Amino acid sequence: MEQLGTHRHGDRILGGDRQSCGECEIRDLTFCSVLTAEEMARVRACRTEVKLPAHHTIFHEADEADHLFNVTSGVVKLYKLLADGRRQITGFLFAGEFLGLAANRTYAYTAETVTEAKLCRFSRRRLEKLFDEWPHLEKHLLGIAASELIAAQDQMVLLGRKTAQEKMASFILMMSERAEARGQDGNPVTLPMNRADIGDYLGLTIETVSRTLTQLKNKGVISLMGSGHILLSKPDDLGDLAEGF
Amino acid sequence: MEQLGTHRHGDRILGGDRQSCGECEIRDLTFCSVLTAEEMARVRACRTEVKLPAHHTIFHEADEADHLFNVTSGVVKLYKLLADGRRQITGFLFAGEFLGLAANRTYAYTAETVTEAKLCRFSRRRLEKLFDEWPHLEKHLLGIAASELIAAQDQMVLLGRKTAQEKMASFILMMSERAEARGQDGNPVTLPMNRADIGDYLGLTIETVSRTLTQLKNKGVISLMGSGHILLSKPDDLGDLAEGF
DNA sequence: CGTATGGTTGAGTCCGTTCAAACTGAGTGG
DNA sequence: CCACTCAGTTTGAACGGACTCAACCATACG
Repeated sequence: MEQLGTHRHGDRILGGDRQSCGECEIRDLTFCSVLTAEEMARVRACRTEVKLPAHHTIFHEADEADHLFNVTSGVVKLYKLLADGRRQITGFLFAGEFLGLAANRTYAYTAETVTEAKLCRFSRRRLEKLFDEWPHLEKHLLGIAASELIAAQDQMVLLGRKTAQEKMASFILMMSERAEARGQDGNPVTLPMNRADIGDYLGLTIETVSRTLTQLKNKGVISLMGSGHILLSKPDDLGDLAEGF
Repeated sequence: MEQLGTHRHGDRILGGDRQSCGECEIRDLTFCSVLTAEEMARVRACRTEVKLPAHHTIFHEADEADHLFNVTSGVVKLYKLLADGRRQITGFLFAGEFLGLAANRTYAYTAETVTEAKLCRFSRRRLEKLFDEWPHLEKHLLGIAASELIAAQDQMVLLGRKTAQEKMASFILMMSERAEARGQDGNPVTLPMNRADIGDYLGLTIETVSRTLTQLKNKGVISLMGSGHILLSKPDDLGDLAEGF
């Protein structure tokens, strides 16, 4: 299934290559799913595949927004910083997800790998030309942006109005649902990011994240299985906790 | 300037009419600004102008998303509720701004007027057909969505990582900047919403909003001028407070 | 084994909340 | 004109959930 006459795969750190796409296993998860074979060929021409180690910055806030990216494997986080170093993670991105949309010429946030990750990097200038030619692709992008806006509003509810326990329960459930949405196992769920990242995503400190997980464990709704794996023992109860019941 | 051979203007509460557009004073602020005269004519055909009193619900979360709207005057708020009534306002919309983008068939949030407001209501089905015909309009919409995403991320930073004072200072400055962006006076700034709305937007209680305003007043960076008018006595100091200096 | 890193647990503090009361101003009616 | 109401706002006092600071524990690694 993953072999199509070639066995090449980009393994160089920080290197780029032009192979694959035909053997892309997550094509259905990306905007490439709406492209025909001929369109794919032209998209591939403005594409470079990059492989990055964990905890590596992809771009910084205020950098020139020269590229757009698809995550093809691994996990990426987006964040903004305040002057004194306080950090808010605005999203985690998994295989198939898209990043780089910018309103101005510059990125509005920093993007950094959480795990080792592979990304398709596109020239923004060249890809935008293709958007102009293919309205169906732009329409698809608009759909993605609309979904992200809805998700952002949910996150505002979480940050502004939920308690630590509700935040944590919501987070675990969301990670579980997203894993299932991309065809992976949602229970037990894998949390590839560390406590600091979870805290900065939920508007909590490391200690509160840790304590809240212990509370949920003591309530019997989850089990901590080590190295970022969590078993949802009572998913329905976890859902109730997430919504404040 | 506002007269173009007709003196009609829709003043019926809850009523709709098909006039104007030609005399629309805020056309430059809306997506209509990218339309030609012929395109405008077709957009007008799927448009109804509605005038609503203050504190009137435009649509509810989970309603069928049959319409899209442009705010032509007044102020609108968007919010989501938790099961027990906790509320998070995700945005305030002013003249020229657009609402109704939905990922599914249903709205993801409730929209309600803050002040008396006029809106252009479009049939979603018919307007989306025009999107398909006019890629430049869809492109413009994508730009709007991208800007809103950036704004949503800023709001996440505010909700997750800022103190009450930083939240309040950021809010006043944002309201001031947005007033200027639509050609109104940014200082003194008008806050048409009440304390409860400000609190539910910033993730604070009414009391904290009130106390924080008093603190800012005592610091001498703002003056409360009554009925929602605030004078920014030291805008730069207010900016410093907003960013945590 | 020693060290480093990430995670957990504990004790005390503080910011924002909660609950309560007083104040303000606009509208209403005697 | 003033008394009254009522919603919105401000202020006060006490509380509490999450934070801060600190110590301890677990796992990985040289």
